[in-house]
Amino acid sequence: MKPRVRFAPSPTGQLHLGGARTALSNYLFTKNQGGKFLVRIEDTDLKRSKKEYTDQICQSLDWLGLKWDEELVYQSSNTSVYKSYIDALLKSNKAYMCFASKKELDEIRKKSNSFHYPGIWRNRDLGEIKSEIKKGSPFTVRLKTPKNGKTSFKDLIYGNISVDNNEIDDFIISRSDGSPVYNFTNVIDDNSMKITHVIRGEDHVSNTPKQILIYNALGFEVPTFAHLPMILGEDKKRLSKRHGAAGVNEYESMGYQPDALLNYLALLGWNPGTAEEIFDLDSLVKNFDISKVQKKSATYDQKKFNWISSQHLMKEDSDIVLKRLASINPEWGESKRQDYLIKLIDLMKPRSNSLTDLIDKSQYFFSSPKEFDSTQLQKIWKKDTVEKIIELKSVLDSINSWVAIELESNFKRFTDQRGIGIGKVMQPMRFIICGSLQGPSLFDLMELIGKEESLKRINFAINEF
RNA sequence: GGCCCGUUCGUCUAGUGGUUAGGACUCCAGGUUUUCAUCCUGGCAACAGGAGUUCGAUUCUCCUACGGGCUACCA
Repeated sequence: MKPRVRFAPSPTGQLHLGGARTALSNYLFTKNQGGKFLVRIEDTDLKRSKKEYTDQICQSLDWLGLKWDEELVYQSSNTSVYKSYIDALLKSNKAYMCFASKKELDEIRKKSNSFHYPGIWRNRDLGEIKSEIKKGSPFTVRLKTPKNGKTSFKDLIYGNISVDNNEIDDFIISRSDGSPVYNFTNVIDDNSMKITHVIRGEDHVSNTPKQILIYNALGFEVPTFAHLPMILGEDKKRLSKRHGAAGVNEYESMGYQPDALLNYLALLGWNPGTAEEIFDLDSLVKNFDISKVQKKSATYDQKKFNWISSQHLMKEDSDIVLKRLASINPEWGESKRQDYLIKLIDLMKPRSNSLTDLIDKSQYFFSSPKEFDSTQLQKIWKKDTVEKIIELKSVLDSINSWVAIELESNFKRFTDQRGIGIGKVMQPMRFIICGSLQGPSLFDLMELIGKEESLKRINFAINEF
């Protein structure tokens, strides 16, 4: 049977790295076997859930290229379904009403020094319950959990996990306002969506036995579980907003490409068993094996991610890079023609680790350098530099075919004739053109910006330096 | 407090009852390049600790420490 999996975010914030990794793992697992990937919005917490977050999460999934196969499921539109299952459980005596107030329970907890619900309404007689109902007292619904035995499951990543049933108290499945809780809605929806594999974060391991008890009470078939280790920030704490850019949309605006993020996320806690490290989404799908996922949590490392990102950028077609640049910064490159921009990208993409990095490093393709570092200038601008540059300028002036090879041969001839090292003029010339001492081949650069602009910058330098 | 889970270079990881414990990123040193980046070569750097099993444990078992998760009328 082909798997059906779901990613089930709660719309209480933007899609963050941990969520993206969970979504990705689900996607890879199911697509590797030709299965379906679904998305369910867990918006039962009415106070914290926001439509804008739902939109943002979907937008981020879309950007990442993780397409879901069926319509979005909203838990908020299933309330009557949940209610009917609660009623059924009540009727079959597998759950019961609890009229204890929160305050009352807190006091008991304090006294008994136990965190477990003491079961005070588990076996009340019918009359007592009826009279509370008549009074209209608020109540919660609790699952009548077994007192003996163990609840076990085989996790695809963690292996066998087993908990004594007496560790699980009669937990609430429906609040006093009638709304069902997460553990309950999760089970109902996973069942009705015919989910075969529940793949989620490790923080849900302890919820799983409780959910299995619900599956059992309802007579549902229990799916297979897989729990992914957590992603930690560089301070070893669970990744969160405090760690800077935790939101996927922020990675987008920082100029990272979706495949790069996906690639890095996949490698956090997983490896294909080979030395290969650079993958696009398709090759991740082909290679993914959930049994190779690590049990321990992994720490996010910006440097490694930058490396992955630069590898992707280097390999990416320049016209795709151009499209991405336009999407994060529509004004960029407006003054130039497309073929100019493509050549610029050809030159700069191997030297950048993100799109914004590329933008930042490419100022001098559009306008003369505005600032010249004076210490660098001193280093390369010697007393006799000006006259050399003036001479060279006249050589360049006479070039008709302004292409890199021509420029190079003219430079060479010039320095050979004068018996000087080529660096003597290359360095100052680069500085004149770029305002810095690093960058792509000077000849390519000069070819691209053109004769007129090159000479303009040279003239400026002759007068100013 | 209780329960569950985890622990190999700084980070991501490979690995096996006997290995010089391998790779990648970072960092450092060379080489290539007019410069930068790329690329190439080399280097630094790890089996949490303690018992036990064994001829031999990083690998198996137990304990301790440390880290994480859950223990909500959050998800």
